Amino acid sequence: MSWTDERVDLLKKMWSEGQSASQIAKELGGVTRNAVIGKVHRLGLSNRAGGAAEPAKPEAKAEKTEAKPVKATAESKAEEKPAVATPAPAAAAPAAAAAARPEPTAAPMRRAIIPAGQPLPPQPSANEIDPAALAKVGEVEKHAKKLGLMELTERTCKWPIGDPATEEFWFCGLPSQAGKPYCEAHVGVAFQPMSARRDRRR
DNA sequence: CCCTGATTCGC
DNA sequence: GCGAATCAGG
Repeated sequence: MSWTDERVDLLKKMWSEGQSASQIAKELGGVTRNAVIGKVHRLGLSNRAGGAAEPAKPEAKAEKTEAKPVKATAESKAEEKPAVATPAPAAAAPAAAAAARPEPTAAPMRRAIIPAGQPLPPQPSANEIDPAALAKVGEVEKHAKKLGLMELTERTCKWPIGDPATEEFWFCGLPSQAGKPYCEAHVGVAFQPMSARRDRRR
């Protein structure tokens, strides 16, 4: 694959939106995150300046790589051009409210998960799932990693917890394995075996 | 261990 | 210019 204008545009767009290099790489396809990062640097937009987030960051990094028992890299290389600038007033993405740390005081008691009109996520009615599984979820959610939307990956549980309309909203975030979208506990309530939902009298 | 971006350097 | 390998960190 080569860096066509379209691909570069998408790269720029996603990068400015705060997408990670790996996410961009997946989206583009045919390239690795390294390729993306490499390109990002060559384009001189390593600084995710979308508007004016980070004021100054003049690379105060000196060669920390010296006298290392590593290979034979540490070698002259002079400094690089501090010429970056002109990050264009690109879209200053609304940047989806990422992590909003709810105060630790939040509900001392285990609160049932009552979503407020969630379109996508599966939220089975509490009355038709295995009580044991529910209890397990309640337990697990106590130490949910409370990830923000941007922090979810293919290996994190994407079970939503709380009300999206408030600060008290996050995703479980515990490790999800085997390609499933949820952690073990949430898989338990998300996918019910037929036997469990059979014969539940109203 | 999972992930992140940063840098180097042979191609 | 490209990107794998590597580095450095969370």
